Amino acid sequence: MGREKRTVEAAGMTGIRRLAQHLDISIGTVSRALNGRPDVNEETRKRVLEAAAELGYVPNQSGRSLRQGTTNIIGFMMQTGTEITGQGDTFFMSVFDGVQTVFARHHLDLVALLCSSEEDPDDYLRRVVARGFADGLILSATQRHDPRFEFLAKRKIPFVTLGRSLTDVGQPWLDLDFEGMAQISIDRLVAKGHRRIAVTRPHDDVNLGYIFIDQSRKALEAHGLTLDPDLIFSSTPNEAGGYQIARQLLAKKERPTAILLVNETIALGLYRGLNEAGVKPGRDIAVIGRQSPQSHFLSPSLTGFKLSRRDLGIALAEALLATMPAFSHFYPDANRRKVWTEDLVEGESDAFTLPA
Amino acid sequence: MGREKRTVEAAGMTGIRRLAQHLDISIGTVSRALNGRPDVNEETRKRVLEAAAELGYVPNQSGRSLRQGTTNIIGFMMQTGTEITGQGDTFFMSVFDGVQTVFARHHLDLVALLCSSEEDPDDYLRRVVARGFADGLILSATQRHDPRFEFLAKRKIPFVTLGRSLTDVGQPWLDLDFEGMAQISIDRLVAKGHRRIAVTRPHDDVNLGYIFIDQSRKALEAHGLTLDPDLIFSSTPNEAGGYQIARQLLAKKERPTAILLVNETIALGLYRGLNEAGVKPGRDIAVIGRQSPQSHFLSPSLTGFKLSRRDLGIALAEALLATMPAFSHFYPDANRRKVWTEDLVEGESDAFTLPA
DNA sequence: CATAGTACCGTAAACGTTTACGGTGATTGA
DNA sequence: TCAATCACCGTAAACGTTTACGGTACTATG
Repeated sequence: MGREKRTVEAAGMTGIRRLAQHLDISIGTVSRALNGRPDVNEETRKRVLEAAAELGYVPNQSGRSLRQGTTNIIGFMMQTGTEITGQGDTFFMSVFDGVQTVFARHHLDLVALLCSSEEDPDDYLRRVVARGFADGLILSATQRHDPRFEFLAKRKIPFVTLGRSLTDVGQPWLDLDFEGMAQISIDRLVAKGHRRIAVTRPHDDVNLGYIFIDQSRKALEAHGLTLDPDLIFSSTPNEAGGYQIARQLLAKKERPTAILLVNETIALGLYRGLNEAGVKPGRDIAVIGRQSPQSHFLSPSLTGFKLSRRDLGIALAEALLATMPAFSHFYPDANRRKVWTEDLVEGESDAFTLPA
Repeated sequence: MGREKRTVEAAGMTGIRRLAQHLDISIGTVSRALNGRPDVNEETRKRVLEAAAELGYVPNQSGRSLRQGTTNIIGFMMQTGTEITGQGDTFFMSVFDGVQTVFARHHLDLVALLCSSEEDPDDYLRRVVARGFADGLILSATQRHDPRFEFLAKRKIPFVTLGRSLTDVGQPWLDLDFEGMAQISIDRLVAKGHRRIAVTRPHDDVNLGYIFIDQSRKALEAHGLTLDPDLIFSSTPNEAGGYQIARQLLAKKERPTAILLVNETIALGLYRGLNEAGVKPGRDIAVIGRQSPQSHFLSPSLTGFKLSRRDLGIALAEALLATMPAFSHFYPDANRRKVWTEDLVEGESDAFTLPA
C-alpha cells in the first residue's frame, strides 16, 4: 500500500516529498497547505507549516518556476564599471530599500542585475529575458531613445523605468520633476538679479539632461533672457564631474553669476573646485542644486531640492506591481506615471544677489 | 511516424522542442549540440547554433537548473539601506566589473542579492540558499564573528569573503593588507616626529577595524609609544563619518598631530571638517588615508594607499572558482587566501613634520 | 564476409514543484 | 432513507531541460 511506503521514511527523499512522507500525507496537500490554498483543513495546514519550519523546508525555486512560469524575482538592471550607476553614494541602495519594503509583502525578491561594462546592455537584457530570469524589471539610466523599452514591450515583460524617454511604449515610469526644478530655480535666480545663469547636464544620453536644459531655456526666455550655449556644462554625474565643471567655469573670461546643478553629487566637487580658487558659493556665485546625504556637510549650506529616495523606491515598486496582473488588484490606484516633486530646501549657497 | 510529427511544425511548441522540430532532429541532439558535447556531428552542431541564433532561442534557466541542480548564478550579498554598503561611491560597481570579466569566461552571471535592512542577514542567507538560488556566493561586510560562514560551510555552498573573520571555516578570502598599511603609516609618521597619532575604525563590528587598530598599536609600541584610547575615532565608513571625526578631533583639548584613516571616503568629510576650522592637512596635521576616485580632487593632495578595485574583483572571482569543483581545474594555483597589498601614493597631506 | 568498433542520434527518465481532476466520507435537506 | 452537497485529500500530468542508455548505419579489420 502507498500508506506503508510513506510511513517508512525512505532514505533519499528530498524536498516536498520528504516533508509529505514525514507527515504521512500526499505532496499535493503539502503544496496546497504551504501555498495558502483554501481546500485544506486548517489543522493539517498547521501541522505542515510546523513540520516545514522544523525540517527547514523551503520550496525549490527551479521546480516552482518551471511549473508556474514565474520566478518571484524582480530585477533591477544596472551597469557595472560605468559612471552612470555612480550616483556618487548610496543612492540606489536607499531606493532598493524602499522597493524591498513593498516587495516583501508579496514574497517577491529584488536582485540587482549587473550588466558588465564589456557587454552591450541590449544583449544583456535579451539574455536575461530569454532565460526567464525575472517576472518584472526596473530600468534606470533611461536614455533619450531607449531600445530596451520596445524589446520588453514586445515580449510583454512588465517593467517600470526610473526616468522618462522619447521611446514610449506605454510602460509606467517615475521621474523627478526636472521641469519644476528648472522653473523654480530660474525664477528664483532671476528675481535675485541674475542674468548669466549656467546649467549642467550629464555627459551621456540620459534623457533627464534634455528635459532640464529645455525647461531652463524656456524659463529664461519667459523672463526675456536666453540660455547661453557656452554656459551649458556637461559632466559625469559624480563628484569628479562637479570638480571639472568648477574648473571650466572658472576658466571662462566672462563668468556666470549663478549655476544650476542637475545631479546630486556634483555639488561636492563643485564646491571643492570653487574653494580652491577662493570663490565662495553664496557670496561670489549663486548655486542651486540637489540635496544628498553628503550635501548636509557642505559649507556654506546648499540650497537644493530634496528627494526621499526610499519613498521613490516604494512608488517605483507600486507602479510596477500595478501593471502585473497577479498583483494589480492590490494597487488599483497606483500612479502609473508620475513626476516626483521635490521640496526646495533653502540654504546659503544662493544668497548672492545682484544689484538691480 | 515520428518523422512526420516533427516535419509538420505544430503551433504551440516552445523552447528546445520548437527548435528541434524546426530542424527536424531530436531535442536530445539539440541539447548536446548547444552544450558542446563531443558526440554530435559538427555539421549538425553548426545548423543547430545557426537556428538557435535565428530563432533567438536561449535555454530556459528553470528547466536547466532543475535538471542539473545548478543555476549558473553567483550571488554577491549586500545589505540595502545600510551604511555598510555605502563605501561612499562606486566601490562595489568597480569590483563587480572585475568579477564579471572572470565569470563571463564560464557563462556565469553575477547578481547582487539585496538583503533588506528590515530582514535579518542570516535569515536572508538561509532563504537564498534553501531556494537553491546561486551556485556560489561572495560575502562582504565581514563581521568579526560571522555566523554566515558556518551556515554556508555546513551546506557545502562555495563562497568567498571579502575580509577575514575570526570565524574560520576554511573558506577562501581576500582582504586588504591592513596590517601593512598600519605598519607603514605609523613608521612613516613616527619618523616625521609624530607622537600623538590618531586612528579611525568603522563604527560597527566589521573585522577590519580590529585588525587595523591592533596593528597600529603594535607598531606604535615598537617605537616605545602607546595608542591613546582617546584617539581612536569610530565612524560610519562614508563622507559623513569623516566629517564627524573632524569635529570630534577638533574638540579635543590636546589634539593629535597626525591621523590614520582606515576607510576610503572618510578623507573627504575629514578635509571638509578641518577646512571649516582653518586646519590644513599637511600643514597643521598629518593625514594618511586611502585613495579613491574622489580623493584625486582633494587639496592638499592626499597621501594614501591605492587599490585596484577591478583587480580585486578578478582575484575574488578566481578564488571562488578555485573552490568550485566544476571550475577548479581552470585555476589550479589561484590564491585561496590573500592579503591585497596596496601601494602608497605620496601626496602633501602628511608633509607636516614635528621638530625632533 | 563476419566481426568489432565508431560516430552519431533518438528515446525516455528524471529534476521538484503546482494544480486540474476525481474520489471518499461526512453532512445536509427533503 | 436517498440524494445532493461539501470539505478535504490523493493522483498524476505538466513545466523545459539534460543525459544515461541503447540503437543504427557506417567503417575498419581480419
